[in-house]
Amino acid sequence: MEFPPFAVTVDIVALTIRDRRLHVLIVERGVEPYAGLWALPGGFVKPDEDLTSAAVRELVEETGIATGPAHLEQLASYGDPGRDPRMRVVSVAYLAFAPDMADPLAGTDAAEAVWHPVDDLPTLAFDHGRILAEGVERARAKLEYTPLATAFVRERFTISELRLVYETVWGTPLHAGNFHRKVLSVPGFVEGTGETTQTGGPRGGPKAKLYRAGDARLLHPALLRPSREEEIR
Amino acid sequence: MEFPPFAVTVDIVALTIRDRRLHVLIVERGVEPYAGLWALPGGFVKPDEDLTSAAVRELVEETGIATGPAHLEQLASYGDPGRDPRMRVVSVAYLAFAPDMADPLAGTDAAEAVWHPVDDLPTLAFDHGRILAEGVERARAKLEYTPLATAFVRERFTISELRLVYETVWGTPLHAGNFHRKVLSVPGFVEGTGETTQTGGPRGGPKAKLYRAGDARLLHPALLRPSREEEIR
DNA sequence: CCAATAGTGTCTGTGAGACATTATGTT
DNA sequence: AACATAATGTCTCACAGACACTATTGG
Repeated sequence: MEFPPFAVTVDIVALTIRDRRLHVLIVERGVEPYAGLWALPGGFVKPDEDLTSAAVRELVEETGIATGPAHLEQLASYGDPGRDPRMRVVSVAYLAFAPDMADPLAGTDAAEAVWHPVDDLPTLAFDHGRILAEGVERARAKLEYTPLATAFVRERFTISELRLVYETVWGTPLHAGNFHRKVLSVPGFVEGTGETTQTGGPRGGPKAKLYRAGDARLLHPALLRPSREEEIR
Repeated sequence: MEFPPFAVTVDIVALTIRDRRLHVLIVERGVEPYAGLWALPGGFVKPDEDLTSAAVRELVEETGIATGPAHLEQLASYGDPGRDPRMRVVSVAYLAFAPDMADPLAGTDAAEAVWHPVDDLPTLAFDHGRILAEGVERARAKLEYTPLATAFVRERFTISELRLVYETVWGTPLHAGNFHRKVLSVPGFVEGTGETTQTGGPRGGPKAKLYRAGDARLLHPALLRPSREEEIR
């Protein structure tokens, strides 16, 4: 049977939090098209590879990230004719969350790989700007009703560290006291470890209790973002 | 440049409500593989066609549905090796909502096309059972925070008809009085037309006011499903 | 001592849900 | 007359958000 041949790629929107800012992993392209421009990490899916495996492989290959991301999910697919000047390509985009970790290394096909603040990006190759925007919006929404904020912090974390995740991804300051009470009131969101930090904060304050992620898959009740009138109509 | 060639298809989960039950559009396959089995409508994307256009075209071609669906959005992509015995295929699934309308017609490649209740389905070809399940779950979630329930009803509708959409998709009876007050309290969900139905209900009751969809894109506050303890952990 | 932070207490407004009630229609 | 439905009213509980307050740490 005949069919029109497509190239299938995966592109990954990998997010982390550094210095109180949301960062995305981008690579400097080493090959045409768009050589020298920045882009999301990604590449062709191999003939016998499932899509998720391809996303993990490309993330490792292109950026030298040692451990996999804490969370990886499919975002959406992009297949407009002409989005790649070489050929007809359908790209399956993935969204990854990772705790802050060492700088990535450039790998095959990539001249360089860096974590870059999302609010101060260069122009990205292909339609990667749009893919990133949709990834960030998905991340914002997911923090509301899932415990995925814990994918941005280390295995043990304080409530303040968790609050920083929300504040950074949402771009909104949150009330510390109310956030604290709220997080502890959601069943299965976090569970105490009985331990505390070794010292207080860098500028004072008592030692904080340490928590780890609980067993909830959905937050109920959800942590809703402060209302966004603009987005409603 | 060389790349592994893939076939790219679209498959559509088209939902409507008939006889107080959620129905999905399925076609009897006329060609191999799985000839004679039921499947979601869909087919190959053409070389110069964007993905959404392909979904609309296949929906029309395979089922003879005259007017397009009231809502169409991308659902997810499925590309496991071996999901199609013929070749390596990535399928981009779409989710469509339509008001109840005339029976579909079989088209090219499809021996027959019918609306079938989702809770009483035959085995579907490929991985279409899984795709359908994810489509239904997406529809359920979207009813909570978007006004998409209006995509299942005609242009003018009563609050009771809208309630029936929620009850049918969610599979839960809702309190008529509370639902009524809630819908009218959400800004931009529905707007009154000043008209009423010509007669009361088939078994009595006063004439109902007619509404049309408002201009809200998000419902705030949302209409939350009755709590689902099972899904939380 | 002072500033910053962790954590808790209190109050208020909003909204969801249970339930009741009134009015209006059909059989 | 009996019953179903539309639409509104009332009450209670849960919860989000504003704010106050205490305790504990670092500088």
